[in-house]
Formats: sequence, C-alpha cells, structure tokens
Amino acid sequence: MVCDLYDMKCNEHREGIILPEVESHIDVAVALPVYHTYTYQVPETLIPFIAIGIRVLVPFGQRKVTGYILGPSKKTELFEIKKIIDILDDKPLFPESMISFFRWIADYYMHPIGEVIKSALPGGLNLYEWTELSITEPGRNRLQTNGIPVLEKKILSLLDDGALLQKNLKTKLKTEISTSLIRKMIHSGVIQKKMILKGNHSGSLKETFLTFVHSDIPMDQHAEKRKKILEFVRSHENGISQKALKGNISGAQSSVAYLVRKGFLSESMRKVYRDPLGDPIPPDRPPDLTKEQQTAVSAVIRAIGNGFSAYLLSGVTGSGKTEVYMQIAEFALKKGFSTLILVPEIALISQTERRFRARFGERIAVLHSGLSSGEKYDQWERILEEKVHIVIGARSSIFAPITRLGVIIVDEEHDSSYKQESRFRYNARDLAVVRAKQQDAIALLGSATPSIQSYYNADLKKFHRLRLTKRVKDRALPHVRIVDLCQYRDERGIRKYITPELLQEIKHNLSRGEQVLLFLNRRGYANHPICASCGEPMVCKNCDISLTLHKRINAYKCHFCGFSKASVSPCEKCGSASIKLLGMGTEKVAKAMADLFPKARISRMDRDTTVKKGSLLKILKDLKNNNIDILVGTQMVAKGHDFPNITLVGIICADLSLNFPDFRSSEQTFQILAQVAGRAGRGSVPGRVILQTYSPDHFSIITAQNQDYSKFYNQEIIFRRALNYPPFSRLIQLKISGKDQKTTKTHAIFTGERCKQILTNDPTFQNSVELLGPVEAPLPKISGYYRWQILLKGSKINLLHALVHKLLFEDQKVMNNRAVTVAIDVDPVYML
DNA sequence: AGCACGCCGACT
DNA sequence: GTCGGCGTGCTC
Repeated sequence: MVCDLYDMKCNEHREGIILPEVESHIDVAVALPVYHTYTYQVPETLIPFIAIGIRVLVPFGQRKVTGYILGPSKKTELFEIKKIIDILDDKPLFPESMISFFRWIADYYMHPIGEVIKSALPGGLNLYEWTELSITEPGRNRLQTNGIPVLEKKILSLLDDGALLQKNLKTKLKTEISTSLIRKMIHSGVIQKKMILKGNHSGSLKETFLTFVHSDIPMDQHAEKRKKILEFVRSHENGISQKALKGNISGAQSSVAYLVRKGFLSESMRKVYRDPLGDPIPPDRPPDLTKEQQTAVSAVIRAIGNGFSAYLLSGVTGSGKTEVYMQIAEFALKKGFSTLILVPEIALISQTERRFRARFGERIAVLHSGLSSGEKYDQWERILEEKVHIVIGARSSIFAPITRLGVIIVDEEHDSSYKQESRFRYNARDLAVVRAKQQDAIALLGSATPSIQSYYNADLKKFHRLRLTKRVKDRALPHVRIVDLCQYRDERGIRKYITPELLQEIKHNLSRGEQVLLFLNRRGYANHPICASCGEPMVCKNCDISLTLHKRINAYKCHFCGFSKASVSPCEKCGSASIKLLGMGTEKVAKAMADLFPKARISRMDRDTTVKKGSLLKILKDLKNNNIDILVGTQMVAKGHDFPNITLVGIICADLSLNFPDFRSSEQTFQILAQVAGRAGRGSVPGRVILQTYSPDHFSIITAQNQDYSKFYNQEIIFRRALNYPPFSRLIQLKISGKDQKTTKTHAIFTGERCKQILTNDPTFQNSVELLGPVEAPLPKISGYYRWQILLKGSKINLLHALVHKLLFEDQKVMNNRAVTVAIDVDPVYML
C-alpha cells in the first residue's frame, strides 16, 4: 500500500483515456479533505463524455462538490450509489499517466487525494455548493420590533444588507455562531437558506477577433475612417484582435460595430494566451561545451527514451550547469520528448528561466507563484495540448500536465524551497525522481552543493554521478580568506563586523572600479532591540520572537507573522523610551557602507527591496550596467544569479545558521557559504572572498573555503551515521499547533501517549521506530499559535507510515480535534 | 470542509 | 420540559 521513496512498486499504467463503455460506475476523488474515494454512477447518455482526468459535479452529503474522475470503480456495491450531476470539462485536465502519480503522493505524504489533485491544478477551477442565508419578509418585520436577542438582531441586520454565504456570515460576526441558532431562525421563518454553486473563476481568456470580408462601403462622412480600419484589418491575414486594433487606431469602436453589423468585417471569439513573461529577452546561441559538459550531456541524452534512470550532476559554481540543461532539453525536443525544469522559488523570474527563454523563446511554458490563476491556467492548457515541450517553473510545476515526458531537471536540487511547508507538505525534488520513474523518464538533479541525501543516493548507485569540476573558460575558483571575528569582539558597534581586512579589500575594489557583494543572511536594521533601562527584549505579541527594526519604514517588524509597530514604541515592561539596538541586518550594513564610502553607489537586495514587481530586475540590470558598486544582500543573492562584474564577496558573519537546533545546520551553512562565495569571479577577473566567522575551525567553514564538497560530505556523513539521522534513517514529524496554550500542550501529550501505546502494543514496531517527544517546538509560538512536535524516526519508512496510519484511521481523537491541528510532515526539512 | 445529529447543562 | 452549546461522525 505504502511505497518507499525511490523504490516504489506502484507503477501501474492504464492505457487509453476513455473508460470501458459498459462501465457506468466511476471512482471519484472529491476536492475535500477526505481520505477515501467514492463511487458514482454515470447516466448512460453521459458515458461518451467522461474520461479519466475530467472533473464532475457530484452530490456529497448535503451538498454538491467538485470531484475528479480517477478511473472505473472497483468497489462492490455495499451502499446506495448516487449519480453524477454534471460534467465540468470537455477534456481531461491532466494526462491519465498522472493518476498513479497522484495516488502515490496521497499514500506517501498521507494527504487526501482530492486535495493533492486540487493543489496540483491551477487554482480557482472548482465548483462547490454553499449554503446561502437571506432575510425573509417576517425577518425584516422582526428586525423592527424591540427586545430581540443581540446576536439574532446582528444576524438579521447583516442579512438585511444582502444575502450571505453561511461561512462568510461566520467570519463577519467574529464570534462563533452556532448552527443551532441558524437552524432555529430558519425554522421560525425569519431567514431562509438556499444552496448555491460558486467557483470557476478562471478558464480560457477569449478575445474578439476581426477578419476582413469586403470593402465596398458607401461613401459618407465616416467613410475615411472606415476605410482605414478595413485596410488595417485586411493587412492582417489571420485577423486581428479588437484590442490590438483599438491600440492602433484610436476611436475605432463605433466604426467597427458598424462594419461588423453590415458584414464588411466578421467577428469571432478566439482563445488567447495571456503572456506572463514580461520583457522580451534577446536570443542567444548555444556556445561550445567544455569536455566535462559534453560528457554530461551525452550521458543523459543517450538515456532519453530508454526507460528510467536518475543522475546527480555536481558541478562547482560557474561550471555551466544551465548550458548542460539547455542542450539536454534541445536534444529531448528533437527526439520528440518534453522536458520539465524545476528551479528554486525566488522573486518572480530566475536567471535560469531567463536563459531558457533566450535560447528557446516562445517554445517554453513558465509556471510560478507570481502568475495569476488565469495566466497559470493558460500555461497549463498550452502544456496539456502539447503546444510547448519545455516547461520551466518552481516547486508546483512538478505537476505540469506533460504527456511525453523525457527528462525532469531539478536545478539547485539542495534548495529547501522544493519543500512545501504548508497544508500539503511535499518535496518536489523527491517527486521529480518518483514521476520520472513512473513515466520512464530521466531525472537529473543538479547542484554545486548537493544535498547529503542525494549525494548518498549516488553512493548507493541509485543515482548516476556526473561531475563538472572546472569553471567554464578555465576561470579560477575564487580565493577565500577566513577572518576570525573573535579578535574584534571588543570593538564598538559595526566595527565588530566591518573588519580591517574586509575594509581594505572593499577599498581595493572601489579604487579599481570593480563591484563588491556583501552577504548577511538577515534583513532589517537591528534584529535584537532591548530596553536600555530594564533589559527586556522587544518581542512580537503573536510570536514570542524578537522584533527587527526596519529604518526605511520606521517600524519594528516581526519576520514570522508580519506584525509591526512604530519605531518610537516604548518598552512594554517598564515604559522606558530608550531602546538599545543590538544585532544587525542588511539595512545596517548598507548604512555603514554609505557612511564609510559616501561616493559609492550602494544597493540592497533582500525581501524588503524586491517585493515590488520589477524591482529585482532593476537591481540586476543596475548591476549588469555597472551602476552599483556595493550590493548588500541576504541569501537571495546566492540563488542562481550570475553577476559577471563582482570580484569581491564579503561574508559578514558566517555563523548565523550554524547554531540552529537542527541536524541539517552544518549542511545548510556549507551550502549557503559555498554558493555565496561562488558568486565571485564569474567574469574574466578572478574573484576574492572574505569569509568572517566566530568559528574559523568549523568544518563547514573550512570546506566551504575551498568549495571542497566531497571533503564536507565525508565529514558530515560520519555525524549522520553516528546519530542515525537521514540519510541513515527516515523521519516523520507530527506538528501539533493550536491557539490555546494549555489545550495544545494537553493534546500534544495525548498524541504522544497514543504513539507510545501503539509502539508498545504492536510487536511489528518493536525496536524499529523511535519516538522523540512530544516537546515544545524550538519556536514555541508563531502567529498566535502554540507549537509542539513529535518526531518519529526509523529505518523503514513503511513502518513509520503504518504507525501514522493507525493514528489517522484507528484513533479519531488524535486527528479530529477541532481546537488543535496535527499536521503530518513526511521527510521534514524545516524542524523549528 | 461542511453539515447534521445527539448528548448534556441551564433556563423557563 | 426545551433551548442552544459542543463533541462526534459521515459524506458513494
């Protein structure tokens, strides 16, 4: 039932998309958080119109909901089978081959299959039936009378302004309303309920197109303009959209209406694709490959079309991995296969995406979180109709509806943004391998700093290893100098971090007109404000986490929940107005640079300066055109950008991620340092890096100095083995959270007890599953929610699955608590 | 998720 | 007695 990642056996393919015509019973996954699928009957007349992957409207309990056809029903009839109400699509929304993928995901991540499919598809498509409440005539009369209960009066007056969905009424009232009161009011006739269907916002965008018919127009005072329009339309052989015409000839509206009415022009609706790509990018041509690149490319293209295999491409920063990807995609295209490229989720458009666009132009589809659901739907349709064969996008693109899949490429495979940390917790990097295996495709994971997990898989020969050890054009790796921050501990303020060594190198660069990149993985000005008189730290009221001062907006901000308060706020405890600003972020570093080098052009690149659409592109453009001398940034600067003019990278403080209470902190630190250092010297001038740290002897830092991945790996793997952490064990984390401190704690302890009971009572678990916790989470309160966690550790994932399965289905009390949520995180990444 | 049912304490 | 709050279970 449950499959081991990378070793799954659920690889069934069903052929053909039309269900057997004799079969009128279908298996449907409803788009709701329910774990089972349901059987429905299709009326004889509708049978020709159904297929796997088509959505249907079905009766479910008291209402109608959207469901997805998974296939013919195999269940025996032990219950009354209802009929489907409607068919919502005229063609499937995804190829049939994806059903087994969805099924696998639902099992592996223990998530309801309907929800899995729903989050895979572009949003806003589904129909649901909701209860709408409205006031009646007797209700209006009652509203005028005196002495009616407060709550009832509130409801009546809200509904008097217009009908409301029951669920919206609940949010508007703020206080919890009982279904009983509503029921009573319906019964007494002051309000009434009606079921209404809602949803389905997106779909194809259609525009009016005009085509030329003839031009024998009567000669009157409008003739000149009409002639002009006719000639313009005539010059467009395939017709022109009304929108484009209006853009070219002002005031064409009324004339067009006339010309259409009289038959000089003909009007038709055509599907148009909304273009999410924005600025055009100049095209490029494939360069000559290095020997190593050539080896990597040919290894992969030989394998395309010959069944599943997986590759790990480890190539140092600047070794030209993207070029390898592009040539593989080009070859796959020639062979008639599609390529899916996953890139880390970063602000709107990544360097990799831009380079693919430059090479392939309109032949690619992009999918990322910056698209509206309409734009996403258009891209989805282009892929589904096989109009494009290269798809590039972030995490959720792993669900792109590609039919003839040849290769799935995961760029920067170590990046944690492949892991989704909300509602449906999955890892797109892992799913890439699973999907490739199911569809007989190639999985290619690439990184300069591969995850320990993937490198270990290569050790186990699950992945073939491909290496790029040299930078392109024989460019040298940057020289990294480590500066021990301990010797500057007693300096005042910013001098603790802007060391003489760093200063000297910056001066050197500025004098030569070369660019500097300063990296600090923390945004804002000061991240640790404390009261100068009583020492109380300034914390967020929702999160129990230190607030960060942001000078630009003149306010303290919480980086977890977004809460903010004015920068003049006094101490909550003693009321003193004098606040000491300890700690520092990119804003403070940028200011220090401006003070030290008043003539230098300084820019900042972090989430605060890039939220506005286009602002990231502007920074990148300024860098490219040498309009920036010093760029200060967070980890955002380390992600896939190519800055050819940067020759000096200063890492202000390398220790920030080293002390996290997380078994992956060394790995994360090595990755970020090696990546940032790799930003230096990507042009013709060799790069230098100043790496400042309080732990100059830590192996993550020493190995990052030489970008020596295998040395890092060999040390880290010893720790993992000794402590039995992944990749030597598997983990499932139960994340328990609730608004009430006490009930959350109680439920966490209760859940822990249930786990312990199952483990001791069932002999299959003996000595093979380890229970750690329940404990309060390292960040015990975020956004007003108290957080606890339980970690399940074992050598076999199927035993961990079996345990959680028992919690899910045999003990309703654990998962069905209304006040406390227990989230299941299979292969957790973020464990704070 | 959303809805109904039914058990209980508080009130006429 | 009955109203309304809340926990529980079900949806083909």
